[in-house]
Amino acid sequence: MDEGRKTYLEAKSRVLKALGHPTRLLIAEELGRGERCVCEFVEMAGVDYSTVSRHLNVLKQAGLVEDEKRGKQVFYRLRVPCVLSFMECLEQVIRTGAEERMKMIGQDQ
Amino acid sequence: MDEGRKTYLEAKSRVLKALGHPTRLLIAEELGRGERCVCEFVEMAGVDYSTVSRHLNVLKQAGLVEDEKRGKQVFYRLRVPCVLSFMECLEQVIRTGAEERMKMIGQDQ
DNA sequence: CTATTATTTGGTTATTATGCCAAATATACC
DNA sequence: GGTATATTTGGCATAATAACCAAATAATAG
Repeated sequence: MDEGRKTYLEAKSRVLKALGHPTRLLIAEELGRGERCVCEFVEMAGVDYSTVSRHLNVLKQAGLVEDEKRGKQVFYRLRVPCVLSFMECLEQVIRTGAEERMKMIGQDQ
Repeated sequence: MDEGRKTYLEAKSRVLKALGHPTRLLIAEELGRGERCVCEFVEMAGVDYSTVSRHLNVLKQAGLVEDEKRGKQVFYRLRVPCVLSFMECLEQVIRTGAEERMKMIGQDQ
């Protein structure tokens, strides 16, 4: 495999990995509806401020969100809205997987 | 947050997480062109058979691939091709991130 | 049945991720 | 300046990942 492809795979998988956590995916989905401050995620996700702050940093490092400080609060925004278009496909993966499991049960074994 | 959404976020993030590794993303991209046997990934990715096998299992558990044994070999296939449609968006995330970094350099700071 | 090839699994180790608490920082308000 | 609020960072404990080697399993060929 050439070096260029390797680097590219690393960059792309880094973005996917950033979205590959329930709390971070929740954050991304919420940001799809508009900007939010950190405190809103703390409430929604039910985890510590410090934890949310670190999740937001992972998303930021991956290039998915940007932040802006206004007054005492920091507001986050989705930087590349197309990531929300993944959802439909993810649902399909999950649905297909569930059907498969049903079939497995149907066939004894 | 209601229990249903939580479960759903977990399921969706599990799929993204499965794709969030360079070797597994390579595998997914290759499978986009057609079925492949394990040995092909071993060669392409330059890692151990055991490592590839475990990566394939992660993809399988996530519902992304299916396998079929034929003779001595095991062939893997993409089960839900839409995941390849992520790539364009991922590239956009990376590109936008790179531009941003260029701007940061432009502005002293 | 034995040897060979392809793949998976068990076991170990090193690295990374996650979450909390406490402390540091930044901003606004009085 | 002093206090309160919002967020980030340092430190730590625990859990999850990733890679390798060696051994187990499965299938074919001889």
